Amino acid sequence: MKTDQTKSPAKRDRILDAAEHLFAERGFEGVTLRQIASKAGVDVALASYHFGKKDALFTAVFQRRAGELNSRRLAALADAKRHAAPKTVSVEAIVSAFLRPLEDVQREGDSGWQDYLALIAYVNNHTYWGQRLMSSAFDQLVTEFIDALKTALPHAPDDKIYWCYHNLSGALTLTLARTGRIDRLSGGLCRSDDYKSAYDQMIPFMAAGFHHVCQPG
Amino acid sequence: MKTDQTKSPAKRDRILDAAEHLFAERGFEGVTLRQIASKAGVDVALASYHFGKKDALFTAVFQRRAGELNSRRLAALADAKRHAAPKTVSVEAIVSAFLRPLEDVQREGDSGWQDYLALIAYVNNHTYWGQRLMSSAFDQLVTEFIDALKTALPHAPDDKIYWCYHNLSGALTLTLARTGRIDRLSGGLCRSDDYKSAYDQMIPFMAAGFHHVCQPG
DNA sequence: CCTTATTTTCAACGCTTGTTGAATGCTCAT
DNA sequence: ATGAGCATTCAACAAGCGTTGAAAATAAGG
Repeated sequence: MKTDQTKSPAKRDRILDAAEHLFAERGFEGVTLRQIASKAGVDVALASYHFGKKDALFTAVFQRRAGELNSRRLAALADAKRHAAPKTVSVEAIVSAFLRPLEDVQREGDSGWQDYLALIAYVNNHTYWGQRLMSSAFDQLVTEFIDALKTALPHAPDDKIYWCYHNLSGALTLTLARTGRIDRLSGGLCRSDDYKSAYDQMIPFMAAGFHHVCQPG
Repeated sequence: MKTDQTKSPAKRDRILDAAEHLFAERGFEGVTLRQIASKAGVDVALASYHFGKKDALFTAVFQRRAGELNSRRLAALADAKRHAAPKTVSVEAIVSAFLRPLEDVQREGDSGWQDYLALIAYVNNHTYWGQRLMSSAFDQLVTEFIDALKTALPHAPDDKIYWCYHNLSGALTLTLARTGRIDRLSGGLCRSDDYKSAYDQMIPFMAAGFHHVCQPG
């Protein structure tokens, strides 16, 4: 039988979906293989058969959607550059290209994307093993965006660019985690799952921060 | 014997310290009571004797330093208000009062505070059970700061204030987590444990974001 | 010093965990 | 239709988990 994924009788994918949801909600050690198998409607041993150790299953979940996400964000950045040409692309357009593809995949309804983005938040907040995953999946993309930011802010020293990106990344991570905290603090006025509002204000907020911190003089 | 904490022969506190460090590094389910007891140089059963269930130990760790942290931040806010009087306190001063006490406790050298702040980051990124802890420990304080922000930005609608605070909270959370990601992305130019630099640029960055998003018209 | 109360250890429990090897079911080319 | 190869289940394992009750050590009070 062929080893490509078009054939696999969907159980393998159901395991990935179930793992994606549970890992995002409760973390790596907070979920058992039996819970994943149960949610997928599958025997426990099947997860080990397809993915080997538990770590490998987690890695497979994490990398499954990374490629498509990177493609979308790169395309958005390329669009922004083309649209701005021959002028250089603005900070706001770069930030928008970084964030809007996330909103897009969420709006497409597939709840797997919601889980996946929450999983990114989970991984990004972890020390070393989390950073290994983050780097392998996203460093190349992030470097491209940071290069674009350096071009858009030619007077800014590099360390300021990185710290500003750090702020952007942190705010985004908390958004992706959908913790419900803003719901409680605001008494229901704002909702964690209202992505549109989150990005609508995050983009100008971050652009203003970049400009203010990186302004010359 | 009295039940107040002045007496306890230090083993109870060593358990809290060890738990603080390990929970912050690996999360609730990522740590076993045996690892905590081993790090504290104590028998496993002692943790259960002092704190009951594992959840209760976690809660005890989380709430141990919350009071002092809140006091320091409230004092900083009161200082800022007094210093600005009779004018209203600026957004930048409010953000500074929110962040600088964190820098202070970290600089005092006690590595327990480093662990504790990383633990806050861990809890803040978790859904419901994490939010119950966050609310019980910090909602009152955060509400005070948000009220101050509303006063400083009288033209801003409340939802914009909350979303801006969400950005601030997210960036701060990633800073407290000290993931090492900015180190790698910047090739060592920026360091996760360089709190001073983090806050030095975060404060003006956030103030600019608040003003830009909340400006009238 | 004896008694009492608290702290700490010891030993063990019942249960769940990740993982594995053998057994069964299924698909499909020949 | 038969046999090979992959997918799936079954049953079980050794190890580690949180928790507990009873024993031992320590501290306090009279």
